[in-house]
Amino acid sequence: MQIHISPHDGVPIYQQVVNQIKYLVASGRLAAGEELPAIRVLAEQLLVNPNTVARAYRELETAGIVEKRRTAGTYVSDQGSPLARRERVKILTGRIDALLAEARHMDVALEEIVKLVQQRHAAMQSTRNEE
Amino acid sequence: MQIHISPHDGVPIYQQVVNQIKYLVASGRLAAGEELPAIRVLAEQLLVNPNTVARAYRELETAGIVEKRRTAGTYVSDQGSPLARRERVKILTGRIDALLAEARHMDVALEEIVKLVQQRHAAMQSTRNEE
DNA sequence: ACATTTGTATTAACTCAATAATACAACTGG
DNA sequence: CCAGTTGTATTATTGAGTTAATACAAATGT
Repeated sequence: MQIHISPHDGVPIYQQVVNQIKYLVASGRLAAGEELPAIRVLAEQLLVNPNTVARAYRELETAGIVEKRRTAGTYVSDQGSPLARRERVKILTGRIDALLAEARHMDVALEEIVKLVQQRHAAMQSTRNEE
Repeated sequence: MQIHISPHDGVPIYQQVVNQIKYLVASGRLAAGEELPAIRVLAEQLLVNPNTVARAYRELETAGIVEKRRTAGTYVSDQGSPLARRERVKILTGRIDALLAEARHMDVALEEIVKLVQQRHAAMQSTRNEE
């Protein structure tokens, strides 16, 4: 599994792992039911402590992305499951709340936010370069 | 000026000050041109070190909310100015980009994001309790 | 003029999240 | 059955960010 980390990128290593695995799953490069590398294996590959990978896997499990089978390994869970989806929406809702609170502080109207969302989405569609 | 802080609320004191002053300005309770309390005065009122307030004021200046006149005090800047507004929109645009990137990772459609934004905004309108 | 008030700068202490070191517990599967 | 592999738990270290202590610089305004 191709995962690359930047140890001093400001964003925590465990978070980088979470993000990349989320992406691999969302893009279908990691299919439902597929087994992830063992914690120690990925830790050795990334040159980090197993605990760091363990934390990433724990968060992924909480988010409903993977399932851990105690001593049998970690597997990509069924993404279409309502639980997984509900969890995703919950996370996004939190982000949106923060965004709206900030917009209100800045005295920017809801309509404008909606407009910006659509505008930015369109921009991302065309320039498929950076992540 | 009514500012209240919760020293152990997780969110840094200087950030709390920034947020509250932003809110006071956005809501018009601090008018453009009005003078803010001197750094030391507010620091004493809040029982914190002057540096903490100084940092808050510095961030507010960077955000275009206030202007500092070296030895003459700190004043609310003209919020209606296109520059200040452009800056605000720029910040929000960054937030939105991050949100959309995350939504894409999570395989949640744009339409749903727009729906959530409106939904959450409505929710915030009704329950006027928490910030 | 110059005492006072303004914001600024530097350094140190503290706090907390992230990571590592190490040891543990439990199931698999030959 | 038991050696090897899985995830787990506990504690220590590190490092970045926040706050404080203290001293500085500059302009006001009477």
